[in-house]
Amino acid sequence: MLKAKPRLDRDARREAILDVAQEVFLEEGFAAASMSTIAARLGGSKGTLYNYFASKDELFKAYVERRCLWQQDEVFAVISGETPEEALLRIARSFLTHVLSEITLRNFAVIAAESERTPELGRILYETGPKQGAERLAAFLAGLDAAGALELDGDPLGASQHLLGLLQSPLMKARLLNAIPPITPTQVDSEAARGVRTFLRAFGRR
Amino acid sequence: MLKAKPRLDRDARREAILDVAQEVFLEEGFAAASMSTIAARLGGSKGTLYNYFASKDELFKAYVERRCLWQQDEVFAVISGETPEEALLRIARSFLTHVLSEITLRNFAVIAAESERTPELGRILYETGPKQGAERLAAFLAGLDAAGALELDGDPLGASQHLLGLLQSPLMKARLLNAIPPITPTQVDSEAARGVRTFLRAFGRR
DNA sequence: GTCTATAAAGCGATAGAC
DNA sequence: GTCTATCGCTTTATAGAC
Repeated sequence: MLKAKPRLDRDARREAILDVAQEVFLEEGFAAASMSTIAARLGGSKGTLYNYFASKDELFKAYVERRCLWQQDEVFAVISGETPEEALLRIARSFLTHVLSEITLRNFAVIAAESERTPELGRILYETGPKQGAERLAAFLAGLDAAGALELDGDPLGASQHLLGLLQSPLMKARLLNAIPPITPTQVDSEAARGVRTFLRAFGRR
Repeated sequence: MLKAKPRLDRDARREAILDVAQEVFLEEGFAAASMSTIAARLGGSKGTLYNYFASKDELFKAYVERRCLWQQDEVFAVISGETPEEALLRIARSFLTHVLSEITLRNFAVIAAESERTPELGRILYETGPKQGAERLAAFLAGLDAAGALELDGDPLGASQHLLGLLQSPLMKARLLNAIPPITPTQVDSEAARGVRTFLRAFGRR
């Protein structure tokens, strides 16, 4: 018997640790979260934690990377036969639902706060999140432009960024500062419609 | 001699403490900042600190309130005889310069992170910052609408929120996450022009 | 590989001399 | 009012039993 418990599932254990770490980081932020809290909620001990991650920093990095992988394909799911306005409305609602969800907002705030100390974390989140989202939306808008439904004047990325700005404008900051209660689906619908309407006034074919 | 050193300048000392506290809070965030660090950089002692502010929380609140007072009248300075587009461009540049400055961004990130624990802080910042700004801009836009320069369809606040969203869209998140270098005046001009152009396409008189 | 126990350092806050 | 010294507590990180 060389190894009594060889390793039932080291990867699963690692995932479980990241699940708990995500909870605690989102609840308390990076600085306030303690390895003791994470270990206690895990049911394990701090020794175990340090076995999987060399330090609190390494644990935090691993958590950010995993979240970025997750949210990559949440917004742009499938695009079937719809009118341009219907498609824009559906994407707008899906985007707002995701971006104003409590977990996404909290994640953003925590990483923004920590990105001063560790810019790498912020870069990872920005490039796999907002940046990629704007580029994918730009590609979709370019298609509508080519089909004659929009007038983008040759700058689909600019129009994409402006649509995203219109959608987030009043609610994003308010929610990031916890100045208003969580967003309801009704509010999402209303803001999506409002944003798309202004977008079409600016970029729709006259 | 009832009071030997009656009080040379208690208020000035309080201001000096808040100056140092602002530095440390912006550099390290709320949780990581320590009263010892603040006292040391002040040149005084922790005892002095606790003489002026009952707790770390009270010190933080006082700092937030002071910052909110400061930035109230920075953006909407004076509005003289300009064309509507010139006025919008000037306000847009002034707004972007303020909102994308390193100190404003860092302040926003720190308070957003802390507002989960203490929503009152976030509420104070939101209501005296973005909310008031949108309302003042709405009042200005309503004037342009009444003068026949814009077509706001009876919702000046909605148009104001959308203009602010257009201006901040691509750069705000990137800077909050420290994913791009500090904004240059050239970038501010370019984004302001881009945002105002889209805004006028949507709300300008046809 | 996982646990208990503990070391070493730092925290917010207080007490008391001056 | 301001300082020095220190209390009580919590933190990260490690050592050693199993």
